[in-house]
Amino acid sequence: MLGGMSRSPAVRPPGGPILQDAVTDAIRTAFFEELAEVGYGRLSLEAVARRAGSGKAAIYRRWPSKEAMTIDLITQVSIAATDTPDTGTLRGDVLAFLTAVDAALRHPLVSRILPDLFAAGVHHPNIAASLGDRVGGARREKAVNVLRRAVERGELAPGTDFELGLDLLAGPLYWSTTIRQAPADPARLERLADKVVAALAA
Amino acid sequence: MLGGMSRSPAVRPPGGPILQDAVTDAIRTAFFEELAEVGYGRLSLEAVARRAGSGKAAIYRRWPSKEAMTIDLITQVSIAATDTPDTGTLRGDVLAFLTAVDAALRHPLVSRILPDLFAAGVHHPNIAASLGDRVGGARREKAVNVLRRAVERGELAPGTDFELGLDLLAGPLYWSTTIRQAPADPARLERLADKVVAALAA
DNA sequence: CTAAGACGAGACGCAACCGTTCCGTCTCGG
DNA sequence: CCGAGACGGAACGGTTGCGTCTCGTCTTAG
Repeated sequence: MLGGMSRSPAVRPPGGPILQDAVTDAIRTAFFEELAEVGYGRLSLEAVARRAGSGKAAIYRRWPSKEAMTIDLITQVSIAATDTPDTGTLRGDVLAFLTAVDAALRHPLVSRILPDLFAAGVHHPNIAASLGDRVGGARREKAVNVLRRAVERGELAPGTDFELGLDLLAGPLYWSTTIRQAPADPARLERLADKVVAALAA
Repeated sequence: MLGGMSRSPAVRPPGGPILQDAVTDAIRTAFFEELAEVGYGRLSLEAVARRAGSGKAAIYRRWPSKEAMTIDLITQVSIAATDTPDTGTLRGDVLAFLTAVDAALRHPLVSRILPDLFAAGVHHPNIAASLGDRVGGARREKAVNVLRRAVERGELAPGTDFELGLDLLAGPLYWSTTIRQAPADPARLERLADKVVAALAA
């Protein structure tokens, strides 16, 4: 009844990252669930431990602070990002990108957590940096590839402003889905793709 | 040294809204400054009172809870929203709208507070509703007018999807300014206006 | 002049959470 | 088989915020 189930005292390299471990998994899951429920500002490590069915010490043994824990965990999770394939046309690529982003934003935990992380970034520069590098960076690279391929195909002018293009790719969907809380159906994504392509070409 | 400076025991109609009052002003200012510093989740009425140089009772005499206070104050503030004039062309109207939104987002307090309020809306439906009705509603009406006028001029097709148009008007600028933390200069707003017009027309 | 009432200040008891430190249990590597 | 070490659980003292309440002060309406 007491004690854990799979304790491997030296599973991970000392000082190195924690990757696989039943306790760590439970803590990570509890962390994100708790984050979705109360937000970053009100997140307490006590509640995370309670939800994970662990002791607080198990958390402090892994991370020195709430902020470090947050940065580490969102980094781990956001590494997973599917690549957007080359569909042969700008519109196809745009639609694929929008569909992938939409799928990510549809995840109930993601849609609740993202606004909170952005807000936390305002008050905690390290979180903002981690979000920009890891989460944004991955998505950003896919989007840049979409634009770069279009330039190579001749669908976009060589001097195209990528930064502005990225805002047009990400902004409307994030706004409607997460801020306006209006999920986008496939038909809407199609129409949005049409309009984004027109904007990119302008 | 003790006591207040302008106490009007019955300045306001009993049970009615509080509008003008030196103490109320100080509390409101302190509330937004505190909100910008620590975010909604960590906002404490104790800190607000401290910053306002008032007692906690002065706050509780006005609002029953933190949430009610937040809703009341953001409603008051967001009522102020400049109208976007009819410039005669869709592009002119779009640019005027984007410029107005950009000016609002440039305000140091607004840019720090908005992400937090959106995040708070995830966990507090009443705040989300208030944000949607009051803040969004005002801006939204201006934007709808821009699109409506364009349809009347014949610049946009009669069946234009206003909802999608609003996402294109608001999304990219909010994304770049508030999430990406990249302020937009006038030239960028011009180019964004070109692209938004192209998207709307598509 | 007086009485009413809002004011700043701050103490109250209560609850939550912090980060640390024990405890006794359990599971491994050697 | 035994020692090292992670585990859940619980308690620690300290801090912070809650919402209420009571002071003595100051202003204003009547």
